[in-house]
Amino acid sequence: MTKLTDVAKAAGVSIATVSRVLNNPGSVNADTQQKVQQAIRSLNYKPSRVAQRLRSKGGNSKIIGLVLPDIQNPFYVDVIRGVEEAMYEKGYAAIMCNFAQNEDKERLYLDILQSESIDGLIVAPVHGRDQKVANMVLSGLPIICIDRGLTGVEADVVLVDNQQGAFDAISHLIKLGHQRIAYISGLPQIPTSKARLAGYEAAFKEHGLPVDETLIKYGDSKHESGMRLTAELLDLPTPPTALFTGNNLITLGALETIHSRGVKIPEEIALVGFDDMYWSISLNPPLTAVRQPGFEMGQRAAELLFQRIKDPARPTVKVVFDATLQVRSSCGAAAKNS
Amino acid sequence: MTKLTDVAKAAGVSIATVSRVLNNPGSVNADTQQKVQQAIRSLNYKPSRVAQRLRSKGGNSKIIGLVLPDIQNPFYVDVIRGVEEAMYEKGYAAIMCNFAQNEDKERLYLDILQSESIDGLIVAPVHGRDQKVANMVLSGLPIICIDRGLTGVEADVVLVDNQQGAFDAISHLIKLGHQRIAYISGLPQIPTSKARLAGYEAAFKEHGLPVDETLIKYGDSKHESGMRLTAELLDLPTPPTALFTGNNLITLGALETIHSRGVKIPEEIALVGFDDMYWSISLNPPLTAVRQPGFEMGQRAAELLFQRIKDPARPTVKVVFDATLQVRSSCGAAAKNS
DNA sequence: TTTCTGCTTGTAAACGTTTTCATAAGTTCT
DNA sequence: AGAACTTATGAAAACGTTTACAAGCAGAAA
Repeated sequence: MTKLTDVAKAAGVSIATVSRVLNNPGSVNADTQQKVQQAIRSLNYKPSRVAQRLRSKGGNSKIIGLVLPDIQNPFYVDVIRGVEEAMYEKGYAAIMCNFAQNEDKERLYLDILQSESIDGLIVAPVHGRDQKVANMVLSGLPIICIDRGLTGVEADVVLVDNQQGAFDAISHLIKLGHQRIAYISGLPQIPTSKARLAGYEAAFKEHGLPVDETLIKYGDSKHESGMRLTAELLDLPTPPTALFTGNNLITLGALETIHSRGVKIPEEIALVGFDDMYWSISLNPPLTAVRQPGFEMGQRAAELLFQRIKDPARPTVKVVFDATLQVRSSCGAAAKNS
Repeated sequence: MTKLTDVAKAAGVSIATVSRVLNNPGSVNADTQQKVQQAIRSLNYKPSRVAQRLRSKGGNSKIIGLVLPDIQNPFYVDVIRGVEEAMYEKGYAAIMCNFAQNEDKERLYLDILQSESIDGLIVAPVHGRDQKVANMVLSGLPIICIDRGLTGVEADVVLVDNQQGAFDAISHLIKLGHQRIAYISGLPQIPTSKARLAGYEAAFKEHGLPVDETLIKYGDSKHESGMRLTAELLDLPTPPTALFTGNNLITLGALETIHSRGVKIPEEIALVGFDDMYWSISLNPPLTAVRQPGFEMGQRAAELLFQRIKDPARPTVKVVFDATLQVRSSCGAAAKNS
């Protein structure tokens, strides 16, 4: 790798001058600048980000961390794409860490990121009282929480109105005449799970209906638990007439179990999922789902992070996107839009 | 951040000794070691990976690059998970770069990775003659190609027998009586697209049937092109009776177009896709697809990379996984397995 | 006692940058 | 012509590690 001294030698100047041409071009004579630029080009010099990062702590090493719970969940893939697009435009790189809903793994990755001296972090904390993340916020590292907030510490956060999304979904089912509506939750300690449960309960209350606790199941936010818990629900003496699934992967697991038993959707059981996917329409049947704008959320998180890196003192903000119900045929009310 | 000097001061030794405790514990006296370990723990010292990387070039900075064409494609998500699991076990971190089939973006990311002094790289090159990647291989950086090989340069590669997979898929359709079988290819310059086309043609040849060029369409490996090209095929005076889609996203696009026109699968058109997804069974109808073991491929690539980092002189290997046809009902021969 | 050997430990250089400080060479002003 | 600025550049320190080398000190061999 060519380095600063090589360029300096080729241009007949000192390394300080070369560095200045790179970082503060105004401060160097036009002729010298020419020579240096020339040398840089002809040697194809690229500064070492590692050395840059070691030397100048804070905010200009152009690398950030992105720590997410489950890369297999298409929602987070959208988030990644959103973040990544914004990063790319600014020449930033992201160290991507998928902690698979595992707190130990999250901690390890956060340690690594810290010791990589990242400029900032976008993270969906493993749960609301994530001490490690809270400490990092307190230590002054620019951090944006996405999808899940943090209790007890001031931090920027980008999320969706989960309660309202669930409320809309359940209300829709109730209006279609359903009363026995089951809910398969993701990991109960995750803030989104709680908010969605709250929306579920609020919808029942709003319509003067009682909540049947036996119809609420708690899983681990993954495909397998969707399969297993759906089976448990179908095995009840009086199975539910409708099912609300707490995320993407649970929905797909539920579909698999329902199909394997030959149960008809929506005739025998209606289905509404949290998290829409661009191919939800190609499922059997086309899935009614609550849509979170993952891509936009990712972009927004990245922008907020850039802001905070530039101005660490800016007051924290909370960006709440709407969750919108996409009605398709899996809950009976076939609609013709996508 | 606490640093080596802090620990050294606390333990009453020099920084060199602390460093030795960390990297070469055998070489230091047991008592001293105790003291140092103690100090490290009580100060919660974590070495700066940046400084480590700057100082000791090559092979022990525990960070690698992972450069993939399209994170929206679930196959690559499986690859990521496989790589990531293997990395995690060894305390490595990965800088994830999604170049979205865009050569400029790939180049930018490769530049960044180089200037981050990564230990190694796992990459699915944008095409077979990717000069940038080839140069990096030549420069001695440990590199494993995944999913796509590199022509003209010796490099480790992990992929699937794409030709055989396509051959099996088409043979299956031919045996079911289809003759007008369309193929929607991904980007034609990608090696996998070529291999799959070769398998398609080989199957026709094997069965003594002619290839109808008008039934072969080339897209960009994304959802939208699947939609558009399927529409073109359905608009033909004599539409195909079967469709073979060149990847995941094309398949989903094809499904969307087919459903939007109310065309029946498999009665009016049979469908076989390249790339299986764990939720293929929940599609409408359950999708017959060629399965690539993405997770295993990712794991294997990571292992090969570790090997190469340890022993840069090891001869290059080519690992070829089987592509297996998962028969479900989208091509007519309903089968009861998953 | 002297010399040698082996074991521990410390000193200092190096990795490739950025940045402070000093300096040299012009300018401008009196 | 000398003082006071301004502008352009270089020398050197610093970032936090690893590691080559030197050195101290014990015990063993002579």
